[in-house]
Amino acid sequence: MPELPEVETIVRDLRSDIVNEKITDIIINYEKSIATPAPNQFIKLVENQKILAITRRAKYIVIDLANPYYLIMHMRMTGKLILQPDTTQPTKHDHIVFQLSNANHLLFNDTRKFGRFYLVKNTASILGKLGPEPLGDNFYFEDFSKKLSKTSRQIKPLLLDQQFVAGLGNIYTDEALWEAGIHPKQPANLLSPNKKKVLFSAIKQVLRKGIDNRGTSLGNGDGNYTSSDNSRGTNQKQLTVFARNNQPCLNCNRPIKKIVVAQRGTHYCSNCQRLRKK
DNA sequence: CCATATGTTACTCG
DNA sequence: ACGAGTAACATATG
Repeated sequence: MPELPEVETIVRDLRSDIVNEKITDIIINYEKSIATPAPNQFIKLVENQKILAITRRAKYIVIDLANPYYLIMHMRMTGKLILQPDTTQPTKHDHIVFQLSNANHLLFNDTRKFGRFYLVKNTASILGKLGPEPLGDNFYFEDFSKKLSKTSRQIKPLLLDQQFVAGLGNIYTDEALWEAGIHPKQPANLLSPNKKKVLFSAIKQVLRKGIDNRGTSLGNGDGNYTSSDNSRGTNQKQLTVFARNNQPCLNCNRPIKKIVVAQRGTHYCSNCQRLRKK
């Protein structure tokens, strides 16, 4: 569920509340949420550690502990990190509870149980293969353009590939492709130089907008995104194609179509986003 | 019962 | 090796 803007929102919000606090106790209700190491080792190594920093890489949250370890987590589809007073009762899908020294709980809540924690000394063991941060200093058009030219893969699954660019998910990929006027099944190597340039900018634009709007919160169910204070973002109100099937394209007024590409629901305008063949 | 869901990975086939 | 397609993980909702 959370893509780059949602994870960024959570990290920014949590930073002021958890940095310099100590993790005084850990409760594990669902052991599979801990990918590594074994749960008893995990508890031993995290307990009584001070939190030095919290940062984001792609869709991962990285918490630097005072010992040599990093607590890395990925929320996958429905994972949430919720900070609340430790007097609040944990609820159904709260799988991990971190008691903090400031009388708060940091709860890992995950309806579908896909989210994972990794406690490692070397962050590269988890983050090493990720592509560039699209809002970072190392996202260069020259590299992006070259990599696009080297593959015939469909552009949508390519943008979803975290080794190509890190942080895009289903929502922001559809949004970026509409913004750039590119068909989701467009073979990457057949993109014109101009389209590559427009796409490069569109990726950054839709992600920045998502962050400015504190993320996209779809639907009302339990698994939908909220930030760490349980509040919703507002980006869903400004989506151009995602979840807008049959509604008019904001550019040409024709109905937005929904198809399946690489097993993912894909929203686009068949008039504004044409396939280009060489 | 069936399809779908903001993510990722392993596997198959051509 | 590459790329497309499929299933799997686990739960909820329409």
